[in-house]
Amino acid sequence: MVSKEPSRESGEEGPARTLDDLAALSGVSRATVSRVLNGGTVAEDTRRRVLDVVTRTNFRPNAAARTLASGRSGVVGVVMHIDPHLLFQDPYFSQLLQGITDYLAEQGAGMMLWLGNRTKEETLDHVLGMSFLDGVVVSANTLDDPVVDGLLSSSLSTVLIGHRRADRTASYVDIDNEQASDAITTHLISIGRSRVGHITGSRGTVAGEDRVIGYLRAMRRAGLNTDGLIADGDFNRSSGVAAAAELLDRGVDAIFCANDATAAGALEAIRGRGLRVPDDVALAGFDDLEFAAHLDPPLTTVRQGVRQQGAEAARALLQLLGDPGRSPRRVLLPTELVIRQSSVGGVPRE
Amino acid sequence: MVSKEPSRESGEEGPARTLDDLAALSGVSRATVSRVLNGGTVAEDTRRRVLDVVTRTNFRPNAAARTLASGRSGVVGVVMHIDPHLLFQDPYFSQLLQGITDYLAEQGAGMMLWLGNRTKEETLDHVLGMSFLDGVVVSANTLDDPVVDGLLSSSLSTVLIGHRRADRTASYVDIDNEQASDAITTHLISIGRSRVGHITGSRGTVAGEDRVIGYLRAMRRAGLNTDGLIADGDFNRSSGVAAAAELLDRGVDAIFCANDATAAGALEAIRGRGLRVPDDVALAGFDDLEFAAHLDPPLTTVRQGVRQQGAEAARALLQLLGDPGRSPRRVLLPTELVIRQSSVGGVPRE
DNA sequence: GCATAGTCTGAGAGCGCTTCCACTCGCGCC
DNA sequence: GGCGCGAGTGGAAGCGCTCTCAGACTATGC
Repeated sequence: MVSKEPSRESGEEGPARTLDDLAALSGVSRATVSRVLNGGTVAEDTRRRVLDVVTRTNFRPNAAARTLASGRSGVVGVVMHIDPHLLFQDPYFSQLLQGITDYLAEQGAGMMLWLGNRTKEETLDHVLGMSFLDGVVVSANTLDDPVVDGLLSSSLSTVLIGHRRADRTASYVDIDNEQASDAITTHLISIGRSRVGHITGSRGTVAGEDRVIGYLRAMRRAGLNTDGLIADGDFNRSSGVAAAAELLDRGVDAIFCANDATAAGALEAIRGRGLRVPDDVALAGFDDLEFAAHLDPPLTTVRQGVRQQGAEAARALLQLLGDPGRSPRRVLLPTELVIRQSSVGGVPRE
Repeated sequence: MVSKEPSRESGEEGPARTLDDLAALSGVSRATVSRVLNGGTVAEDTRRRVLDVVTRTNFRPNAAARTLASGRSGVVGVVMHIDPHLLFQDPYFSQLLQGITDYLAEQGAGMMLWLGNRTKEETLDHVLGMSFLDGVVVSANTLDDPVVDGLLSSSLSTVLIGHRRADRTASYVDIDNEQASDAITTHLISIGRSRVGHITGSRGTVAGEDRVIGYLRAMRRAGLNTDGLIADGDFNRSSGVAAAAELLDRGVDAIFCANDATAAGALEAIRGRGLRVPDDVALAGFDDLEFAAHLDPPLTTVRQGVRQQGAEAARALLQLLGDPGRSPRRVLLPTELVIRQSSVGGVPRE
């Protein structure tokens, strides 16, 4: 917004800072220039003449003026209301962010970012204060996150990530954590394990709770007892070590961990007792992060396309904005059970 | 920018979407309302009356209009023109981003983000297309990054991170890589090592090259030969394994690695040959990432406050914007030599 | 009592763009 | 030959705010 020097690249002529400049330079009215820039109907030679001036002068329309006049900015907000420690520890969020930014950049949309877990008031204030935003993508890891509620009840078009809702008017992109957890638990049962333990993710998080539910559903359906077979973790490796120790004391023959990091910790604990994976204890994780395939033995897990989730969320938001009806977008992305030697030792199926 | 419903919290009365609404509601002129909102001189009771209406109606000024009229948006751009793989692999960038976002949020500034290494044209187009940006913080890892050049020669106020420049008009925040590398190399020499090898970072990156220079300077000053003692790495652990093998073949008694990840790889290689650290080979890294202290033995390294670098860059930009003279900000942040057992085995000094 | 200074306020001119409306053509039609 | 029509264009009214300017009014000094 500050002029240091006129501009350097491209053979220029006049300043051409406004549509009026362009209009004067190309001998048409401002309205016509605007039409050329926005794809209105303009005679072909007029269009060419104007575009020529546009490129020669290296013209860039004023985004604020455009936004003010049109009511659209082409900028969306991305809010990750998440413990900063998790934010960068867990590749999940990085990949999510990457998926979102890539898609938005590809579509020529801008994005503003809010990271971290400030208070609800602060965050909402900042986001809603940027009144020009066309919409917003939100990722929050806890159930009943107040920022999610705040945004949903604001006038801003909102798409949730990983935060599926009963609320019929909310748009979201998510995976079916319950179903996937059910599937991987069922897999462990199908290979003959009956004392399948579960190390949970952080309690109170959407993914954490849903995975517990899926696990319980599978166990119940198989008629297996789950008493004492659930140990709380927090999605971190170290919690996997501790929780696994607990479960091993109770004599499990398989452990399903809420994510891969926890599983890595559990693996360490199992090894520490001189037990073998999968012979003594079968092991499974969730996420299929890069390292999962390189553990020894390679980890059975659930693959979810995190990057894709980000991209889908961005896409859903853009669709929502383009749809005058604003009918909610609700996307449930598929997951894939990846069976490796940590559950079926002899039979590498990767 | 879309109205789904009027608004829900706070006891409202009229819509109050514009300053004129507020003016009508509080019986003053629009100019006065603007003064109240922007801290002009207003009689105390008038101010209170207006503010009362503002809060009652939950008014939010239109950012686009404000930007158009004032020429300032309160939004800065953050461009990380970096290989996406590095971007999230290396905690450096995550922490940098965190430092920037925290500071900006604290100051009430908004930020737009561009990640990844698209082409120069694409990136510049996107960034400069957001013509309302007040300024931009750029982090690029390669020397002569064209995006850096493009932004510097644009009319946008720009602060560089980790990309110190001869260019006397550029603002930047950086650490003194040369000095720090010199210091840690000198440390290795001071504990009696004379065949000190160096595993470089990615060649062509600013940090990589500067660290080589610092290493060479220290060796030269000590009158030590460096022939064959430099092996190229790429900042990744695996390159550390390979490069260390090479150096060990040439009989080094110490290795200074361009970062901690590489050092972890080197440690693995040294161990693989049955050699001891630091008795046979002393080892040093750079960055002091969390894991460095937990290696066995704990790693001697250089601590740099990455988060702080991000915050300082954001702060420098905001200062730059507030300074009518626009005199460049040039900040060189201190580093700290952290000596642990990988170099001085018997004498833990941590 | 009047000039002077100081405090507070309102009118109004933009900021640079989009978009509605009306107008001018050239064309084919009855 | 007059009419309707669609394509192309220009005029002009905003979008909601900031900020200069001048005016109104009060307080002060001589």
